[in-house]
Amino acid sequence: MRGNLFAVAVDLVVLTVRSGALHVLLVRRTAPPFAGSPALPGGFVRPHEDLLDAATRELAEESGVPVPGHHLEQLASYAAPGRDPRGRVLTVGHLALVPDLPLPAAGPEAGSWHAVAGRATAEPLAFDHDRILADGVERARAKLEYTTLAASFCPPELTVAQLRGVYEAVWGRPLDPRNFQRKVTSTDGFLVPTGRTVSGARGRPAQLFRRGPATALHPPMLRGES
Amino acid sequence: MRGNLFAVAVDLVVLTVRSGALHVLLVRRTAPPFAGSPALPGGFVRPHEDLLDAATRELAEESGVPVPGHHLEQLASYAAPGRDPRGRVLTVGHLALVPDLPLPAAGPEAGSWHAVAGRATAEPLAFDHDRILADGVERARAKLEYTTLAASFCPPELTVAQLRGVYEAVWGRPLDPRNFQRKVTSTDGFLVPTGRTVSGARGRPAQLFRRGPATALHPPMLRGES
DNA sequence: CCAAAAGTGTTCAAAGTACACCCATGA
DNA sequence: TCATGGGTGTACTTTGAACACTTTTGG
Repeated sequence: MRGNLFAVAVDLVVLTVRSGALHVLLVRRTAPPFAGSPALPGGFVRPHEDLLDAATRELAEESGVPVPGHHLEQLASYAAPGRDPRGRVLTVGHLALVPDLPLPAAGPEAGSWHAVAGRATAEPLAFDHDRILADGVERARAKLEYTTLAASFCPPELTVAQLRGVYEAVWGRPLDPRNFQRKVTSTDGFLVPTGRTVSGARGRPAQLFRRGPATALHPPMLRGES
Repeated sequence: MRGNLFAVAVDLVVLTVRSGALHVLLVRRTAPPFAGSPALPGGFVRPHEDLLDAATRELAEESGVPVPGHHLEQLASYAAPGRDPRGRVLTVGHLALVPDLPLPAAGPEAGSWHAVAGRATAEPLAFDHDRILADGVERARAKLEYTTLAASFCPPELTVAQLRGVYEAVWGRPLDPRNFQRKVTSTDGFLVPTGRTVSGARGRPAQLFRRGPATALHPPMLRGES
């Protein structure tokens, strides 16, 4: 073995869609370094813990998100020398996609939702978290194309319009409601009808669906040029 | 900071195409643990080194691959408790795609090429390297679809047939030579003609191309059902 | 009745598939 | 000249894009 050891942390890019826009869960740091700065939620990996377990634990602690209905995957690792002034710290970024749930107790260390769109002009995040956030958003955008993960942003029962809202928020571009409807309802195993409908503010009531067993999208959902 | 520290390594999934089949570079371990087992090349990250720098260094040491003409990217991190009997070791898997170069000096620690196809029935790799290899191969297969990375498996000057051989080897499926030709030559920036031709064993001489500046493939190369 | 959202049908263009066919070389 | 692989042309099919149109609600 060698003497050059690292502390290992997990950081979370927790994304949701609320009010038609993509939001990320941020906490405010209370201790140095970067005290007072916004940051991605995260923490150190415990002695006998695997990476995904650590990320799951942090997700539950920070956002109150229990197990079902969310998606969590590893993103990438970041270990540039000097990224943490305390010493050599490697962090494994993770990406979580969750429905727009109310956050738990708004204590001083609680997280809150921030629109992703205006991040460029907002207060920079601690460490290299801006980079991790950018990678997470990019990954989410790409995965909507060829997976059914968009449904992870929605509650267990959802309408086609809600799902379309997710795509439009994440991609920042309007989609044709007619073609979108046909696409998702004709993709086998994406949405399964419940038989019930729900009345929105105005207009014809929409069918309620549950998420189907499909995870991949063949053919993919397209977002035009990019 | 915390007391639970990790050793951090990089491991390399170095892939090439030779004799029409996908091959991976493996070394044989000489020291415990897993002495005598085949393993992915890799090593510990040095005190002031970033992850990609460590992977680049290991790639140069193990395969003699100098800088240009290869592709190297981070794959994922693996840190399951107990994956290394010596203690807590996190490894960051990397994926390298290289042309079929002759390997350097075949010393006792030198690497050698092994066909990926028969790995399931072959001697298992050390640690969790079978899993890392599987992830690397899967990533390579996926990336050929929507990037121009297949050219990374070829020498700087290449023919359309060579490039097609890469796709067929990685995907394990024949492609129509006529449609493939049209697809790659009509994708802007994928291949740029040199004007020269090369005479193969038999048949009409093929045009020589160089890699173009394009990195993405719109629309993607399709591999049918999967 | 009217506005608005859900959902269907139809037309057109772009891209993949299949394959007939010609070209240029070595044996 | 023939076999072989390189390269082009073309018909057919599938899929996405655009949009007219019908359905069903609330005001």
